[in-house]
Amino acid sequence: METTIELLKEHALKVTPQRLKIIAMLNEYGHLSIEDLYRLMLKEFPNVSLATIYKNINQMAQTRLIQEVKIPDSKSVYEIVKEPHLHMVCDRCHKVEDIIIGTDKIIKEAEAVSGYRIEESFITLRGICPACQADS
Amino acid sequence: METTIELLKEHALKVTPQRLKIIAMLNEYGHLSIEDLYRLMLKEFPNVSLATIYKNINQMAQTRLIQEVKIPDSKSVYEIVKEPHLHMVCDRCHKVEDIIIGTDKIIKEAEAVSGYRIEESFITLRGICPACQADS
DNA sequence: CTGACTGCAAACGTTTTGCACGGTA
DNA sequence: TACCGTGCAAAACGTTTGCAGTCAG
Repeated sequence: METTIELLKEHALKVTPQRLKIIAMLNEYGHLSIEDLYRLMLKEFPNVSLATIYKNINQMAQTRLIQEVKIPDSKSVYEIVKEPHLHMVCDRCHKVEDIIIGTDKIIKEAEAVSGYRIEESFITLRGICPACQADS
Repeated sequence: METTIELLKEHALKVTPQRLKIIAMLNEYGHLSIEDLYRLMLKEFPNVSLATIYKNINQMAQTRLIQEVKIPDSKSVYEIVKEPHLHMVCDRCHKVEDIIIGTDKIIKEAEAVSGYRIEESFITLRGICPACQADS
């Protein structure tokens, strides 16, 4: 289990309170938009600038500490880079969740059909989450 | 085989030269960004407005004649709506291709693991296309 | 003939940039 | 101390809107 400070250092980024907070928020919530990050950050750092959020997100994305997740018909969210996974998006409550499922079969099939050498897959599934199914 | 005119009428959109051209371009190239559409359109309609592109793309997307495809680390492209498929993006030449592969297995597994009722899947695979593999 | 579509210009929201100051290593 | 990061303000960028004139149905 690695500390947030180590995580920043490994990615050649200086340790600042704002960066620690961004990572802490992503660890807590999983997926957050720029606006989410800014609003939450304001509670603890009332003078934080939106430019700081953008600069940090861009740098962390460049060093692959975090990554952008593009959601159909919605704003992008960001997450800490970890093991490969799929994204589930609920149509009702709009939450984004990770699930871990083997993708080897579909990738092998895609390589066979297309002739591509595949490096990475981005899979997002849209539907209704268990909680929202129960509510209806 | 349906005509472009019929396609527009089915989606309750008036038939204009600009719309016919947009659809013709998407049929020819498969996937185009807003900027691509504008640049290509200018050759035939030197006075076309970017606002016209946006208005038409938004309307065609609302009526589900076309759909946006969000590409990781790149601009969105648009395509005519047809049967469900995956997208392949080449890291070298940046082309976007469709491939058709069954996704039932992975969707069933995702539903089992997550409890979601899945409505739609968005799958994009990044790698090197056969032509670029040959070039290296 | 009526409503929808187009082109233009202005407005808008989001993201980026430049700079002076302050903090990290 | 040297450089990087921050906050602020301005600029740049992509997209949307309002309007007057035109065109499709």
